[in-house]
Amino acid sequence: MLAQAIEMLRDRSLPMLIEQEIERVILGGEYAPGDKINEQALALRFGISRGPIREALRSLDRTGLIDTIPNRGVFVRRLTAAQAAEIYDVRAALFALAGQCLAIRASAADVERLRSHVAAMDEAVARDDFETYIAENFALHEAIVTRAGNATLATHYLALVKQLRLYRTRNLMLADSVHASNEEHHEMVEAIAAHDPARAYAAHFNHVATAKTRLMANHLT
Amino acid sequence: MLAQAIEMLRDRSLPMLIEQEIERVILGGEYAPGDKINEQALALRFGISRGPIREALRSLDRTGLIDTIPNRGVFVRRLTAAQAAEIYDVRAALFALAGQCLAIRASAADVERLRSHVAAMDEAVARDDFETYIAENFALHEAIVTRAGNATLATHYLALVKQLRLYRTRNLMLADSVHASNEEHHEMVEAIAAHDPARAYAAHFNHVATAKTRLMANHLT
DNA sequence: ATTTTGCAGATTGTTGACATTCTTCAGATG
DNA sequence: CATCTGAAGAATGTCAACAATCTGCAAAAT
Repeated sequence: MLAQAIEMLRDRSLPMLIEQEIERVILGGEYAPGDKINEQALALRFGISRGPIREALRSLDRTGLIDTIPNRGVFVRRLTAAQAAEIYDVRAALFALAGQCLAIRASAADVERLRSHVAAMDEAVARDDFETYIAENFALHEAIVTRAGNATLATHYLALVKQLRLYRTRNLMLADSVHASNEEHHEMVEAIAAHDPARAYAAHFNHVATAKTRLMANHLT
Repeated sequence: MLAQAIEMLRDRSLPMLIEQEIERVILGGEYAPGDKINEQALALRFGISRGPIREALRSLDRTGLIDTIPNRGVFVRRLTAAQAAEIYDVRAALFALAGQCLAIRASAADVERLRSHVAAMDEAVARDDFETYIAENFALHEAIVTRAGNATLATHYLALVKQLRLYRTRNLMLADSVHASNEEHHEMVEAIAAHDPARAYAAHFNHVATAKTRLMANHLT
């Protein structure tokens, strides 16, 4: 218990904590894409000096959440529809790989956990409980990518998902598309449960490709 | 011409230049994987203070070239064979996607350029000119990934290749494997020239998968 | 009226100093 | 002899001040 707390502090320096906090602020919508981020304002807000703030911003820059323009400052990254589409294509390739890997190595406990997430989403859809759906949806995707047994894959996938949150997510979850989306989840998880890599690959790829289509169609309206 | 020079300085701040330089030092082999990187030593070497150094290191940390341990310092990342294998798997998926995309949209000029790189490698193989081969090899891969029309894909792919350079590349290019490797290049480029996405996908995936096999086999000896 | 110039305030870039933590090693202790 | 203690030195973490650059606006010029 104490060892855990010590371990927490061991790999969580101030700049890392600040980075996490700034990320939360950005993805939470407090800053809008294109907004300027003021170093001094952040330093004042967190009660620290600008040094750690700047270090956190360099890291966020590499993550793709902000754009840095020398002598001008940092700005919340603004994604065009074309860029979002690009990210979806890469994400589809990585997610398909994750599904394929997991289909090979998934344990019974893994399958059970995935099924529980899908079941929770089924219930959430029936109750029109969007908040729960979104949380379980992310949990399912994260579980698949994390349990696939490739840390590099997980890192890059989650980075892409983070970037996509910069693309206006308003009205992203429509009632009917949510139902269709969870049908795809069923197919993904059953392909993994069947230990069928090719089927899992196709199901996972299709899921992201369909999500991209839905988002792009929504964008044009 | 002047505008170009100004533009160069506009998006190349000191920390960015320092980051590039530290990266060069790491990948150049001056520091070995696992080595500690001293901030003050770098500051002294470049004649600047530790602030910009630290910002550059936070960026390199996200790139995956160094490991940061709070209150202990930064170390050149040490890749295990398993980690290198993981990276190869992700790289294969991304490279296959790049080949697929390029097969669809490649111009005649693109195809000509790719063929010239392959031809240069054929000549280099005949002359046992490894240095030229390595340079042309990287140029071909970069051209494919860059011309695929997906900047996100290119960024992530190149990041993976950079990380792989941390995995001892000594004896990586064996005379016979180089010849076989360029045979695969022929198939990749011809698939792109034929505008056959499925064939290009397979050829590109196979190329990286084979490279992984070669490296892993070499590792066990 | 539009554009240009120049100044004042604000913001970013960089530095050197100080605080904290870690490493090392000599000496004490069992 | 092995282990523990702790102090000295070095390295990292943080800060506040200064320098350089940019932004915004008002005044002047065309």
